Amino acid sequence: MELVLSFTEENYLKEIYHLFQESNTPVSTNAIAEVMNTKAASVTDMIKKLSAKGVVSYQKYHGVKISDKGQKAALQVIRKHRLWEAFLVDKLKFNWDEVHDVAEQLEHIKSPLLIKRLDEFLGHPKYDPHGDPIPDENGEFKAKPQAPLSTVENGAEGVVVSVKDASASFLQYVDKMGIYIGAKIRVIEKVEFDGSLEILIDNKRTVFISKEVSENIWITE
Amino acid sequence: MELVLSFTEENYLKEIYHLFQESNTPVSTNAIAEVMNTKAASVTDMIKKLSAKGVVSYQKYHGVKISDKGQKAALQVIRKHRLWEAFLVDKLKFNWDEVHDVAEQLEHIKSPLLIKRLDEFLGHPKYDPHGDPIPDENGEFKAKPQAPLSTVENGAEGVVVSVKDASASFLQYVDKMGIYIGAKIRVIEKVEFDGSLEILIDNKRTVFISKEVSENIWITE
DNA sequence: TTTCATTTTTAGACTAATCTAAAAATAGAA
DNA sequence: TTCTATTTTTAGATTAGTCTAAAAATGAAA
Repeated sequence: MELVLSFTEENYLKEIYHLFQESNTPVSTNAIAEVMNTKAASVTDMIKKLSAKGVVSYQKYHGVKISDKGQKAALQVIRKHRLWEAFLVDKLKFNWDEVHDVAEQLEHIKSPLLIKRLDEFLGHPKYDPHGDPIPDENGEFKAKPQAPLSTVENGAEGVVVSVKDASASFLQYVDKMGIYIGAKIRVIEKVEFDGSLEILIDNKRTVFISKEVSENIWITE
Repeated sequence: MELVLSFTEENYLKEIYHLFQESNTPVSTNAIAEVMNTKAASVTDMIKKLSAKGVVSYQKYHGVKISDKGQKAALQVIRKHRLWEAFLVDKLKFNWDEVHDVAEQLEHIKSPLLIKRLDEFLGHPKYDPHGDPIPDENGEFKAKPQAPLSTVENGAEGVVVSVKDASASFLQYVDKMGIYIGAKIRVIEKVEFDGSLEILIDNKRTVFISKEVSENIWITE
């Protein structure tokens, strides 16, 4: 019996995977509802379907855990998403703030040959345009050791490795500040009161960023 | 009010466009049901929806005609389908018999920027791998003057311009015969009884093909 | 350990796309 | 012009995914 997931099921599974990665504890119905932009009642229904397909395990009232089978499936969707993002930026000259919505559609195209050839065509890229690792055909990947700017100490220095918010508004703001994957950053001052930061970019420009922004920019440790 | 079509509506509209092109008379419910691999009752329901959106005009019991608005929409779907086919063959090294099913999925991706950039990336191709013309952003295209092998006369000669069946089994057979877009063909003999043909390919090889095959191979006039 | 705000699930309904079976309309033959 | 085979439409169900409102379970505070 081969696993076949609908477009919608794939989207749920992908988000459950991400949420489970973050906490490593069962994911709550409400948490899923929020990221999926839907209602808790809808999530409960979908969880039952995913559970029946064996991609998550589910205890009523106690949240869901993703199964090994589910992880494998989720990682293949994530692989496709990130490969398409790489294609859009490297080959079609998209800006990194333009790729997410299109990749959300492209990731559901079903064709193993397509993904194999796309990967070859791109030269087996290891990271997507936001710095996130691209899982291989077996779901394996390695992320660069990294930490959010919000957690590093005064005077700390590093290179931007990835950005964790894929929204156009965030990425355009990041662009305007002169921040990009590979930029060198030094934390000049961390304001205790609100967690905002003063940072030096590429030894050239000093800017202030909010705590929220600093949580979404990750640098080498 | 902007026209938004579902995945399914786009597929119906595309097929109605093709059927209407062939005959230039109203398209019957059964004809649509056959190409869509569905039942007449389902077609009736869908026709009502398409009619409400103004992409077809519909007279109960007398078939549908596609409207100007519908033609434009259908041609954009066809443009996307053929651009993706060109991409798969030219860039990802697909064989021409491997592209159809994948292009059927890719043609529904919604992103004007993606299609613009893909077109540029491919160098604004005018024809897809099967020899069919690719409509431009305004839906305009020009097919090469052509006729099916089944209608040309004994002794006639021409170059293969397009093939009209996109199935893998047909295209693999065509490959094996040594026929391809651009091949030079001379009709040696046409059998009156069953319409089968003896043809000479590239002045090298003589083969026999059935009437059905000859209807799907089109050459210059 | 009882209470109660919060979370989760259930129940019932809606839309899109599909189906089967039955009814209605059409068109061609007698 | 009437009959009848064929086509088309309608009626009523089904499935996937969603919703609202109400019921049930949880767990933290008193």
